[in-house]
Amino acid sequence: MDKDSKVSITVIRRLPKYYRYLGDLLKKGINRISSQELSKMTGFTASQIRQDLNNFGGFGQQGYGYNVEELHNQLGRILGLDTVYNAVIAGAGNLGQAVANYKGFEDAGFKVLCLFDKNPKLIGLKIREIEIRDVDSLEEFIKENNVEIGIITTPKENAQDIADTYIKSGIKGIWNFAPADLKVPEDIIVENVHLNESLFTLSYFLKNRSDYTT
Amino acid sequence: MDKDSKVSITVIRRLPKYYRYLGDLLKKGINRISSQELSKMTGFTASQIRQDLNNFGGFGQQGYGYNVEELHNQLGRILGLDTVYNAVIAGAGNLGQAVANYKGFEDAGFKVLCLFDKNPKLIGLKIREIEIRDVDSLEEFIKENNVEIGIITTPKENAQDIADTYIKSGIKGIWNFAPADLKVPEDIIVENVHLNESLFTLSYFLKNRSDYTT
DNA sequence: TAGATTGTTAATCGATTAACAATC
DNA sequence: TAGATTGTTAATCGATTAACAATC
Repeated sequence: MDKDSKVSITVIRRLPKYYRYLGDLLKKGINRISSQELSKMTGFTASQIRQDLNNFGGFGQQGYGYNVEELHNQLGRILGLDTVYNAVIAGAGNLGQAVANYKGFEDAGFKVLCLFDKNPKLIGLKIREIEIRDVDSLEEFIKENNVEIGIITTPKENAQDIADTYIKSGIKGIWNFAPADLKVPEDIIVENVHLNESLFTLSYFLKNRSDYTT
Repeated sequence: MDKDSKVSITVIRRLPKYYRYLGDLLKKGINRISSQELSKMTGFTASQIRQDLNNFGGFGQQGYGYNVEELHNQLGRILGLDTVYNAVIAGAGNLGQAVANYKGFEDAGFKVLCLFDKNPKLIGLKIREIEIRDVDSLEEFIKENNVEIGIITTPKENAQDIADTYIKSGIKGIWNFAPADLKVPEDIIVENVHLNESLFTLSYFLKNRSDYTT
């Protein structure tokens, strides 16, 4: 395993892509793949793929390549997709509701137990099976239900407050959709989805398109 | 300007963060900032900030630092936030509706004209002011309304088809939320928001937390 | 065995950081 | 002028690519 090594974030962020392509191959019934073929599919070099995978162990076999199912399983294990965590969402507006409906949670082993909002019009409603409750009961709920993941889909202004409540309540990881940089203790994992930054990047390349295509 | 240079993607992706913090400073009425102060706010080193900015020109002044308003304006210009583009959204489900409601479009100079879906139950509805139409009319709409940005919030299975329609209709950039790697000609800009990859990364760090905190 | 492909070391490339002369 | 801070070059660090011996 990776007891001693600190694998770099750039490697980690490529793993989900490997995992996804291997899942596709698995569905197609293909049970063997070489780094060269994976290279064609993912756009990463074969050398990089072998380097990446060898951070976690030698999953391949010389002269053969990789067994698709085994590598898929190993990556799932490495990514922690086999571990189930309880999650809650703070902010039950459009984005919060969309996230609550997001099918991908199951694949990652996350279970959304409840949404929270301060808008009385929303409190009491259900998104699929998931209830929207008053944000005042957030802390209590987290403590009582063994919640380890907090999702933030509130406006920017409330994001840090919610994060503080999460941390105080014992949450371990935050999936943050608010366009803010949260201040958290260093043992708290924060993963940001900054839509504005993504959109601005798109805008940049549109404006400067000719610089790159000429 | 940056006529000759190809600024690296890692630099570009830091610009929105600078822009955001400068916007905050502007609101607070602060009109002068040094790279060292920006370093404290953003977490990037002062050296890196100066390097980044100097890819686009010398916006600072020795002994003084940077004028907040001017730098904010310059970054806005560099990011193309002053240019207005028309956009459409394909896929009017939860995510599509959330994206349609997303306030950040205005900041980036994007205007969402219409949503498209194939579900008859959705066609005809309005999200705020934005109508949902039949996806069959997508190509025609794009050509008639000078649409340059296509957003994809459909399921994975339909993403490539929509992308193909977009490209055929003359769209220049795609903001893709589907967990798929789109195949597009090289003059088309694609910016991905891969929620599954973000979630898997969060999962990884949760599982391997102790490796990093000890 | 011969061919294929990994795992891994070494070489290269690019990005970050350090340092400091230029200059406001 | 003296102090501050940039713009920019040089040094360092880390990530990617190339190469090839190991081995299935």
